[in-house]
Amino acid sequence: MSGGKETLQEQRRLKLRRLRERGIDPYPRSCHRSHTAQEAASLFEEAERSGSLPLPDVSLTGRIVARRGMGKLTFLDLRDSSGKVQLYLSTRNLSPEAQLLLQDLDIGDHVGAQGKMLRTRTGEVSLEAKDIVLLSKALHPLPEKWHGLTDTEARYRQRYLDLIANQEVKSAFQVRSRVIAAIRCFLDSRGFLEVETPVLQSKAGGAMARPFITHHNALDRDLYLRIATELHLKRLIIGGLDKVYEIGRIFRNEGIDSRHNPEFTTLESYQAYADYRDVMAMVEEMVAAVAGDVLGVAKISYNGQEIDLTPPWPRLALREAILQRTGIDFQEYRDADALRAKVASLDIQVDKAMGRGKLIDRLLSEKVEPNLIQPIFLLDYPTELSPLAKAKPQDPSLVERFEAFIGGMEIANAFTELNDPVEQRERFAQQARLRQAGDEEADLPDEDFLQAMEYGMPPCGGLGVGIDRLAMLLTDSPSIRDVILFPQMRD
RNA sequence: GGGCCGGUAGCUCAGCCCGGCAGAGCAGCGGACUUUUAAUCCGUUGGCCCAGGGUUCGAAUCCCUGCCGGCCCA
Repeated sequence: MSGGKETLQEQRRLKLRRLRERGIDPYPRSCHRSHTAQEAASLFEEAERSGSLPLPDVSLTGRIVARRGMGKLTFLDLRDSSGKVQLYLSTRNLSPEAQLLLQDLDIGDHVGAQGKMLRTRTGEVSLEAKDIVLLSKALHPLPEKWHGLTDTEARYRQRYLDLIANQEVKSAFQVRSRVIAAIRCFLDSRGFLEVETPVLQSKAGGAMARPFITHHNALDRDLYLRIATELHLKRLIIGGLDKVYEIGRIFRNEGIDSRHNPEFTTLESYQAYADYRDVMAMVEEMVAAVAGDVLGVAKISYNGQEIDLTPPWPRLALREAILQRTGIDFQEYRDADALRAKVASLDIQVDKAMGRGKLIDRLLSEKVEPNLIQPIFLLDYPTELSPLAKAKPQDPSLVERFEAFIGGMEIANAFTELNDPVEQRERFAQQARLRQAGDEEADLPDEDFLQAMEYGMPPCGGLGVGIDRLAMLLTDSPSIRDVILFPQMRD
């Protein structure tokens, strides 16, 4: 036996060698499983009720997560993706080879066991194993059984350990997966077509953000990772795909914090012959339907607050929302300088590169957004902030755009799409002027997209939804890292 | 970018204020135990105290710089 002076890893490598010397393959090619842990347990309980015991043998597989020795008995907790089942091993039932193997089994190893289900004296449904085989030897110990893995850095960098040690982590990612499935189901049932558009683009447009740059060797030119899917999806609307959507990763070259990861997932959808009011109705229905599908309820708890997602959600003009919270009516400040002074008087940091749109955006994100806990739509945004949205007929300084807020977060952004190619060209020119004035996030003109629009784009309602934030809401997660399996970390 | 907090055994954490042999629980190793389940009992191994510099007779502990992480602010 090993003397215990080696490191834990050395001890396990010694066991590995011993096993090999006895002709046991610690990583065998195949194994047999007849049931999951949960299936075996329910089968047994049903047979107990109906008096049809004993049942035939079952074969279970899983990872050893706990071990309790009791003289000639050994209890192992075996976990598979369905749950946990106890293995009851008695020297009485085991071959000498299996007894020898048992001595070299560690917490973390994968094993297969075969035998009859029974209930122990203390009432635990267990597998009384006649045979046990090693399926995979673990060379590192698992995190501690009681406290689990709490070190946040290790949890993100070694997510597999987080998933093994902290069972609730898995359920958050299951919710995330079901949220996406429920969105697909909702949109598919409404006749939307799911599509995929390029991630690598020669120009990163469609949003106000800085892109990542990469290089294509064969073409010898720089390419950009997309910052939005918008411009390609609208090309498809022009092409006659009347209802399209894409759920996909986008990339923005910005800071990392509890609400931002440089790569994240959005849903964008476009519907011909719809406007932003149609989209608004769809969003509230979709979010409520997704919550219903995934959680079974329309009322959720986020960050200690009860939130009711039941439609309809209130609609409030952005102008009114900002007026209520700050006393500033931005429509009374027609030039940026006057508004800048007013905004600065609220202890909000401003700089000279900020145009009127950016200043209004600051008011929104600083003073309004954090207070929007219950679902609400804010409507009618400054044109300057929305170069791809159609202007309001009565007031060209505003566009038909809304954002949906829940739990103090922006969840969705949508507008009646601008489909006038002449005006679109002018809007890009306006963005170029903002960029020249120092706004590095101003949208970039896209000549190819303009040409597409010149072929005639139908009236259209477009939508963007932050999937990660929706997942945060529905899992009551305070950080985006809790709903992204491998969040970006420094090297 | 700024402020605050953290980094000590495989894991969870003490020790740091007030400098003086590196600690506990779990895991591991050896032993006892034929129905345990955070099993129990006896014994026991295990450390780049994040890194580098400084102060000091002496630094995990005090000072400086850096790295990594978290929270808050911008």
